[in-house]
Amino acid sequence: MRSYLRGSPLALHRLERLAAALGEIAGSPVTLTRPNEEAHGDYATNVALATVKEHKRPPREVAEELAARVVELPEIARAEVAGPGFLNLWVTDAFLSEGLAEIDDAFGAGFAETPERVQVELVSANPTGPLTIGSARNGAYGDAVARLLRFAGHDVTREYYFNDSGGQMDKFRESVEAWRRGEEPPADGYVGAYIGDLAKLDGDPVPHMLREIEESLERFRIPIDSWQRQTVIENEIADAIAGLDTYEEDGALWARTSAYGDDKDRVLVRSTGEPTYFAADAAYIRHKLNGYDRAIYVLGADHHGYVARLKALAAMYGASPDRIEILIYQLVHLTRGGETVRMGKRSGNVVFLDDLVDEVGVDAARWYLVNRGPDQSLEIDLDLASEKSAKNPVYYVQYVHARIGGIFREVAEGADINPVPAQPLAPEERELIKRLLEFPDIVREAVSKRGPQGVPVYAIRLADGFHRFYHEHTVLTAKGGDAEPFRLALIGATRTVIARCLDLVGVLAPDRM
RNA sequence: GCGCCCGUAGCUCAGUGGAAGAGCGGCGGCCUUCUAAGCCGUUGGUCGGAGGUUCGAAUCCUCCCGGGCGCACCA
Repeated sequence: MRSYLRGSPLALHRLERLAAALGEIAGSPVTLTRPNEEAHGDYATNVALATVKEHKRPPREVAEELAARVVELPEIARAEVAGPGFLNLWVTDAFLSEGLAEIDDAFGAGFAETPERVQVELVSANPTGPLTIGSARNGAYGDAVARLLRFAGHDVTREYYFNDSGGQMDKFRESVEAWRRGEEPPADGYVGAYIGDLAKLDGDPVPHMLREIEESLERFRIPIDSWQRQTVIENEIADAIAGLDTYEEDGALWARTSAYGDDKDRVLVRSTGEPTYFAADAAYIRHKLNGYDRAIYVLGADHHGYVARLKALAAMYGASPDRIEILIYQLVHLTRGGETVRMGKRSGNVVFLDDLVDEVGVDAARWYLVNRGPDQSLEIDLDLASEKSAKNPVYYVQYVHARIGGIFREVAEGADINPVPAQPLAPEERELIKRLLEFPDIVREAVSKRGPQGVPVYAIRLADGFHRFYHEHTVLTAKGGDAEPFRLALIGATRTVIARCLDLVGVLAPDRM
């Protein structure tokens, strides 16, 4: 079910205004849905069923009464009652034309009721090696959420947090040093060809590794706005601990997180006097709360145990738990010819993000990674990866953009473009416009659920609508007669919405294919 | 044992209170046309199982079965 009644009353688009007008008549908010079956109208509402308790009358009777009244609206061509009390509606060509006329680059944008400064922390893999496929999903998902939030009107910063000190980084540096001396890597050290590559460069390998990571992310179209070093955060640990609810026991300093929703208390300072990683978490969350209205973590399912303790930290600092969001995505499983492949950076048995991009390309990879919900685990068969890429629906969607680009290359400068049709709309034209008008609600739902998968799913349906229209009708005058100005407006709007869908998931919109 | 996530078409998955869907695969058609990376037809489901709430459940609640991931004074 889709609600067309929420959002800023100042920027209601055509469909929302229709729902509002229907709501006036019904006396309660009206939600419109797009029925799958043609026989159920252009739009349908269950308002008579939803209000059955208030009316204390049979829903069909209420629906019949509404049907008689809503046909008075200029937008409504026909209204029918169906099933237990659904109200099916057919809209006029004029209504669809008005909706089409409203589509521009800002269509569906800027609906955030209170724009916020939002930090999305994503990837944050330690620079002990190149990014792996595991980070690919984190990046594709987190970046899509960031793009959606920005489109909604928020001020979004993508932050990458990395460890630049500590045991793991020491081991990494020692592994490179050992290679330079021609020795075996230390126990539990890092191996792999990339260690040898780093050994050829001078000085600390960490900055080199970071630059390589940044290049991989840029290639994957994830722009990082802020790089946060752990050593900077660690300097704030003492202040951070001072603001927490703590106690000493067994020579260690504990945070009383169990009083704030966590299932147990957590050690901040070990009996050895060393702060734990959790102490850095506390300092970092404090840092985030000071700088942003909302801080979003993007974490793999293997970190879901962190949710309660991070929220507990925020609560101890007196912040609303809503200001901290932890988005969990299920892990990526690798297979090769059906066999599970275990990945480990230390074992050298890894598939890098760059390998995936080399194999299938950025567009196919990002589409594949974001096309399913974050709660759904995901399998990548390395043997089938390139084959799957050729069959990736992303090309079906991009092809819409390329076809429209081809038409506009043939259009003369200053050609007449008019969203008002010169003749009654063809079925394919009506279907395409209705699909376009759904877009704002698709985005709104994707944002509120923090689930970008609705965008690619919608884009495929929109592409369906376009390809059918394209197949059935000719746009340009030589073959299309006086329909050209309207059809140019229609495909122009389609190009705008398709390009937006692709942009929101970090995929290019090509003019030629 | 406890916690989180998942179970929908042959395969990969959308859909989270309103009238069961897509892609791929299978089968059969359509290029003298602004791009056939396209279009059309067809094949395909006890929505893991059992109860419950509701006018209405794939969707919410309880239990069971199956799978993934977690339960550190590691990072």
